[in-house]
Amino acid sequence: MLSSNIKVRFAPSPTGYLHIGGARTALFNWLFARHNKGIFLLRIEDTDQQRSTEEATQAILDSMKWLGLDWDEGPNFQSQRLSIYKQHAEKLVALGKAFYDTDEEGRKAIRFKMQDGATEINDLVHGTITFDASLIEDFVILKADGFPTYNFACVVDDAEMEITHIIRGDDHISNTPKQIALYNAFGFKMPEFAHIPMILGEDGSRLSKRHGATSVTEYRDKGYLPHALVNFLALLGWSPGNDQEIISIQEMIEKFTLKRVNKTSAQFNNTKLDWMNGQYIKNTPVEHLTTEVKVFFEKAGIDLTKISAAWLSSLVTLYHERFKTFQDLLNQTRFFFTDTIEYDQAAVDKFLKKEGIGELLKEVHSAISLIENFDKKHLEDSLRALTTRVGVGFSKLAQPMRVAITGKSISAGIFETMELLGKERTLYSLDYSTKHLCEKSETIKSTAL
RNA sequence: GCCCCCAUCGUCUAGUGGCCCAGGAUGUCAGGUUCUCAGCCUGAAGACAGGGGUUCAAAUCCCCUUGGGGGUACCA
Repeated sequence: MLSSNIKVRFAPSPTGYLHIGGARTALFNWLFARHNKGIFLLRIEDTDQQRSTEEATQAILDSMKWLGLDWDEGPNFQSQRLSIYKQHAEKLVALGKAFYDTDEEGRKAIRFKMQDGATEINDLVHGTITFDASLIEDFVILKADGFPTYNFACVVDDAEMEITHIIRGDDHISNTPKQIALYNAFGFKMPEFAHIPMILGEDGSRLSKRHGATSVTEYRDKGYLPHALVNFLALLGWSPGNDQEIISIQEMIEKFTLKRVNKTSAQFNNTKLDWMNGQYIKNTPVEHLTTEVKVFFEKAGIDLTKISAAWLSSLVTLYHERFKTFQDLLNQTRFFFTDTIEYDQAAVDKFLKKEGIGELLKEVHSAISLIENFDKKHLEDSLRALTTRVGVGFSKLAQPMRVAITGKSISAGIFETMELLGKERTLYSLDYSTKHLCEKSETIKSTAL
């Protein structure tokens, strides 16, 4: 399978969940590896003893798996390679390229001696970037606790693990001259660098918790499809070169090149993600969706023990083009699963508290209680006939019925909804509404009498 | 402060000197379909940050300004 010697890595630090910026970096590395039939390595950079946690590591692995970003090597943990870094740091000291340094607090660390001069980065997406090395201070490579610093561990590992292309966020551009200096000090083979643009929050500032959902797991829990998220993320900073928006993973792999990665940071846009997720849902077969819905609903506490697979499948079919996420579907269909309907007050006021509505709903009740086969067709025949008989437009009947039965003024087709709800529940809701919600008409009627 | 990166519709982007009085998507608005909403279909509005150059010709090249982002840690 491996026909190239290309090797890349994704190296997150386990100080929090995998956020979408990190996921996008992982994705580009993965895509690059798959496109070139190279190796994708996962390395956990847990050198910050204070902030690294095992839960974070697990969350990162789970997120990667969920997204389908499988790795060929690793995960490697830097915390398990301490002696390697120590050896390398001491080697640099022996070479006179690093030195022991004690700060005011008495902590003894090893610092790297920066050489003056110009450092050039030949970046695959930015082109040549030049730094003045004299502006960079001698930096710590081995901390007093024996742990390496990021810039040092990164270089030692990338060299030892034979990483050929370093694809990472462009917030690392300013680290690169330090790392290049380290590569040169060791005489390591220089890898290629590709700094990809960052993903910003919807207000254009750096992504943080105040932007709402920023972690991959949150999107999973809100009922997004992993492929939709991947597709959306891929288009943030990369494009296939044509007008295509919906791209399969296979096609992404075929078309992915660093050449088509742009330099400008991108603002995350939930609205477009929602649209894209909706597209993926529409393109996913009902059977598959039903399986996912079942899992999602159960996790959300919906009791499906008395619900048949066929019924759930019908529900998904009815809502197939109407929901954007599983959470969205749950919000829209909750009334199917509860004994007491939550009535939207505005909808009740607008459609039920009007003169004659109570009477009308009673007519509906008696008309459909006669129906033997309680399905869409019979319901429609019966109710269309009713409106003709009473002499009102169908929409004048549909809205009050909708509110009475679903609690809201918005729903899927009313006949299909009634059919799925079943005769008993439909009649009950109608009855309940006429008795408790259509007060105004009742009041008017009683005063008239 | 200093260093570095970036700059096309609100947002994601196409565009690598003439094919662009700038194309697509999303969102918005209008119309159509319709039992509501969504969906779908049709249409509209909407951008080359500003200023200088270079060139017969610039969104595309150069410079300056402005704006945004990143770095400047014994965080990664």
